[in-house]
Amino acid sequence: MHKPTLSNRIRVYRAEHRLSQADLAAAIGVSRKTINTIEVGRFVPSTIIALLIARHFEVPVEEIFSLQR
Amino acid sequence: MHKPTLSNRIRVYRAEHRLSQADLAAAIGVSRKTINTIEVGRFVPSTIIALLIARHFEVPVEEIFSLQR
DNA sequence: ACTTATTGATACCCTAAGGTTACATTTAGT
DNA sequence: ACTAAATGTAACCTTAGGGTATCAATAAGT
Repeated sequence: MHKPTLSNRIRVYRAEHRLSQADLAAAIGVSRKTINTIEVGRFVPSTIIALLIARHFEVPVEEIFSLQR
Repeated sequence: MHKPTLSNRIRVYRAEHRLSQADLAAAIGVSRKTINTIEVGRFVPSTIIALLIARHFEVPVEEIFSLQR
């Protein structure tokens, strides 16, 4: 049983919405570091943060976060 | 900035699928404790685990996990 | 009533997440 | 070229998540 990793399309959605990492962070109430580390794939976010990001872009969580392998 | 909490409908879906907590845990490769603590709302799961649970029941993450307030 | 399955909760341990701050680098605007 | 904005990292700290193991309490079957 090997654990899957997580990929994300935050950067794509940020670009579409013309938001900086800091903008998005402020919009959902987390630190810029949190957005950055999630976006570059260093940390796996909590479900609450995933829902906040998805809701902000008005898309399902699965549209932004995907399980790998 | 008040942080939202998380509610879930894991129990409902487990019941529909006639799965025990242990069954679901085994099916997605986590411990029973993990399912139990998430289900009773004590812990907020990682996005990976939320995706695994949603995928197992073939529903969107938002169908199982909801932000509160 | 008895037995088994299931659930809730605990203690313990270890690692990851997320916050603050700071700094270097890269990108964009002028 | 210069300046300002945006990004990537890092150190440091605190808390939460998730694992194993265990036990009590409840639910379900017989």
